[in-house]
Amino acid sequence: MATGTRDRILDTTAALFQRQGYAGTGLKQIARDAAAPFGSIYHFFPGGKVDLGVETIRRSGRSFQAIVTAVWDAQPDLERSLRAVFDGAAEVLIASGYADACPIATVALEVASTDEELRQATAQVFAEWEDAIVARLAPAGVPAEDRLRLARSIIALLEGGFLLSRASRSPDPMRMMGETAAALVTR
Amino acid sequence: MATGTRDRILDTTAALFQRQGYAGTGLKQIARDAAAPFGSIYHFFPGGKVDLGVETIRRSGRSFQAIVTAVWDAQPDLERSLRAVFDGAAEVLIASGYADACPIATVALEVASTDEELRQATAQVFAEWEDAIVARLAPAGVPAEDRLRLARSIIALLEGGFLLSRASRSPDPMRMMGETAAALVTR
DNA sequence: GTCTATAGCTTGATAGAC
DNA sequence: GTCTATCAAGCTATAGAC
Repeated sequence: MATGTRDRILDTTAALFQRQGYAGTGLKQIARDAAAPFGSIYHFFPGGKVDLGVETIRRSGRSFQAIVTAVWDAQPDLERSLRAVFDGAAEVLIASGYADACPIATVALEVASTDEELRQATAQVFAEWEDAIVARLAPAGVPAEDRLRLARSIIALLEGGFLLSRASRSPDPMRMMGETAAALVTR
Repeated sequence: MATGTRDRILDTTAALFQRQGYAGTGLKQIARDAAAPFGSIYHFFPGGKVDLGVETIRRSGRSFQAIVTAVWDAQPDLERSLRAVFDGAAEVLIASGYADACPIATVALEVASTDEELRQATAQVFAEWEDAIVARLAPAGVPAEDRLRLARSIIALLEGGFLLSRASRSPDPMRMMGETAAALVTR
C-alpha cells in the first residue's frame, strides 16, 4: 500500500500540532484521526509523545522548507522570490481559514522552556531554514556579512506575518511583511 | 493588603502562560502557584479558563506594551529607540534563561484556530501595539502610507526574534532583528 | 505487530459545607 | 465568599491477548 500506519500517524500529528499545538493535542485524538490503533503509536514511537513530537517537528519542518524553496526557486530574482513566498503564504492562510501556517512555530514556543529534546528539534529546523536561505542570498549578490542576518529577518517576518495574520484573520499583515522583505533586499 | 487574590491569580496565570502556553497550564497549577483556593478562580472568573485567559491576555498585553514604550520613549530618536527595545529584549531573554519573551505570542498561536473569544483578545492586543507604534512613527517623520506596514514589521521582527532566540537559546537572532529594524527606518 | 483494556493521574468544572 | 470534595472526561503510558 502507499502509506503505512507510521506515515499516517505522522501526517495526522503534524496537522493537529499546527492547529492545536503540542499540549493541546492528545495521543488518543491522533490515533482516532489517523485511524490507527492506539498501541501503534507506542509501537512506532517507543519514546511516546516526545518521540513522536521530535519526528513530527523534523518531518514537517523539512516539508515546509521544500514548499517554500520550490516557490522561491521558480522566480527569476530575489525580490520576486520573496514576494511569491509571502503572497503565497497569504493565499494559503485565506484558503485554509487561517489554519495552515508555520507547522512548527506554535510547538517551538510551547516547548522552548518545557522540554529540552523538543526544543533542540525546533532549533535544528530553524537552522536548516537559515542555511537554505543563506545559500540563495549568496548568488543573488548579498554580501557575505549580511546573509545570516537577512535570512533570519526573512524567517522572522514570515513568522511574525503568520502570527499577526492568524490573530487578525486577515492576509494584510502577511502581505505587508512581503513588501518589507522585498525592501530589505532591493537597495 | 497590597494585592488581592484576584490579582495574584492573574499574575500567576500570565507567568505560566508565558512559559507553558494556554493548553499546557492547568487551573489547579494556577491555584497552587498563586496560593489561592481552587474555588476562587471560578469565583473571580465565572466563565472558567476562557474567562481567565481573556483577562490575562489583555492584562499582560498592556503590561508588555508599557514596558516597551517606556524603553522606546527614553531614547532621543527612532533608530536608537529600536535598538534599545531589541537589545533590551535580548538581555531579558538571557537573564530569564530564555523564558521571558512576548507574553501572548504562544497563546495567540495556540488559540487562533481553537477558540474564537481568546483569538479576538489577542488580535485586540496586537492592534493596540500597532497603534502605539504608529503614533511614534508619525513625529519621527515616517510617511503616513508607510507607518502601519513599518509598525507591523517591527512587531513581526520582535516576535520572530523571540521565536528564533528562544529556540536556539541565543541572543544573536534578537540582536540581528534590532539591526534590521533600525535599517528599515534609516534610509 | 495489531489491537484492546486499563492503570494512574490530571484536567476543567460543580456542589455544597462552613 | 472561602475552601474542600468530588465528578466525568481527558491525559500518557503500559500490559497482555490474539
